[in-house]
Amino acid sequence: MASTVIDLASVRSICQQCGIYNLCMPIGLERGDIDQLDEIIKRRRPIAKGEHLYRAGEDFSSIYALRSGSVKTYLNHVSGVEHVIGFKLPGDLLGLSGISGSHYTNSAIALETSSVCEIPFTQLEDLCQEIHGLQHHIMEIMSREIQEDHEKIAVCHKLPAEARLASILLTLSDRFHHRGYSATEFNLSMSRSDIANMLGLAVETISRLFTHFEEEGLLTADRKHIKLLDIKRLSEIVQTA
Amino acid sequence: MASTVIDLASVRSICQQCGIYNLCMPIGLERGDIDQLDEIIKRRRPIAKGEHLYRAGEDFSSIYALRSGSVKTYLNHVSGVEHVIGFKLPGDLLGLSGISGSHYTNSAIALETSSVCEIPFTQLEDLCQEIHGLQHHIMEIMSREIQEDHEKIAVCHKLPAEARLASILLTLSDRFHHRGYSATEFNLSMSRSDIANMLGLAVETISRLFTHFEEEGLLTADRKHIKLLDIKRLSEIVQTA
DNA sequence: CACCCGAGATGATCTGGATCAAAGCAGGTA
DNA sequence: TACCTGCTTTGATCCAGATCATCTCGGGTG
Repeated sequence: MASTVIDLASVRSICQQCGIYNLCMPIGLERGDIDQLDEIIKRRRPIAKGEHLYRAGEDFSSIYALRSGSVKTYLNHVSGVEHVIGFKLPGDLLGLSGISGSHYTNSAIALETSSVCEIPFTQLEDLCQEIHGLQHHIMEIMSREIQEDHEKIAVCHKLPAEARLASILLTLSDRFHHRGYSATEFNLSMSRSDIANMLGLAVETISRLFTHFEEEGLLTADRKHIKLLDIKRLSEIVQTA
Repeated sequence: MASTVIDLASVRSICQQCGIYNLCMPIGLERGDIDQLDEIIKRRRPIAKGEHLYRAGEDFSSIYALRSGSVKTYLNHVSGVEHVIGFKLPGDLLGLSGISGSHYTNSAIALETSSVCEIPFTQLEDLCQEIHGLQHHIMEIMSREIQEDHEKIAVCHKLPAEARLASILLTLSDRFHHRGYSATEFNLSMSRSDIANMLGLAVETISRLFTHFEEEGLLTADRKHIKLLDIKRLSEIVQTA
């Protein structure tokens, strides 16, 4: 291969060229502002499947923006049991719950090869004082996380198993769609038992439900590959529950 | 009654005299800064039991700091069923999940006569740009809310009924203690069915568990009045679950 | 290619907590 | 004072989903 000629201008503002930039920082930043943001962000080497991004208890100093891949966050109960909190997709921010105590309060593990941007939090905070709108943006993101968590609490409180699975599938569908992927056809990077754990159900129940949903013509599930065939009926399951 | 002579200096900085000031704004603000904060805060008339502070879907413009009393937050499922998200005590901030969408995403109803400080959010944001530390403080509060929500998700996922009730009682105990009240003796402002809903259980189960806990000598429960007799054993129930 | 191993599916059985049904109780009110 | 009315407790029964036990399958490995 011929040696690459590096165009300095194009090296700048990696953020601006990032496909998911509009997801993690969807604000009208001026060119100069983006450069400032760019400067504090550290790009990390790819994270292999099964590798931890951070673990509960470790010192908090940065939040992470997921660029590609997917990550599972979980809490460790005293008994050693793992409680899955959620699945993060490109554009999502990780580690926000660590701000208050100076330690990460959950653990994040890659479900597949993933890449992240590390954002040193103190520097980000300083930048928030300079760049108009950035402060608001971060608060919005945190607000949305709170909102999503509330919905999770509601789902796992009272909904029957069927509705819980339908609900998580529809949520994922939405999130993929929002990222420009198909809303009806996608690959699950998480295992059945991660899904079960996240929903407070047994793996066997999830397995049976997938079979059941297939029989009903609601979807096809070949290993990790999911096709949603009847989104309308799936939402009805969630709503009438 | 004799007409009251108003001392102007004492009217200023109500925040500083507020008993829970250190809970909602536990930062070293200078006298002038507190005055600024004071100026944007609107004191509301007391909210009667059963009255809504805000409802899901209403326009978001302010967050609220609970000064006294207690408030229940909940989501309305499409089916009309109510999902209790949490109980707020003096010093807690309400409405944070509304920041992102410009609408409140949950509803807040007073469980007893309560009072709140209304904080117009846009003004608060502006102040965050002026007062060093305020921005960080708000982010810390939001971070803590995320963290608490994660714990709620974990609790209602897998823990058996016993552990869930023990867990909420211990959490309340902690929170009362943190506010300077007894950790072992307190009044529940919420009904049994609110507790049940919040924990994803049936009222009958809660009722039976209280009886069971009393028989075991873990606590006494006379109507709303609770005395925790054996906190150590209660935590064991949570941990060994 | 044969082997292995962990994820997933399926079947049989068990059980924690829901649901249904009633009765007890406290606080408000006429 | 007696009577509601809504909360709480208690008891009897039922069932959704857990648990236990196999079995299958696909993907990696020597």
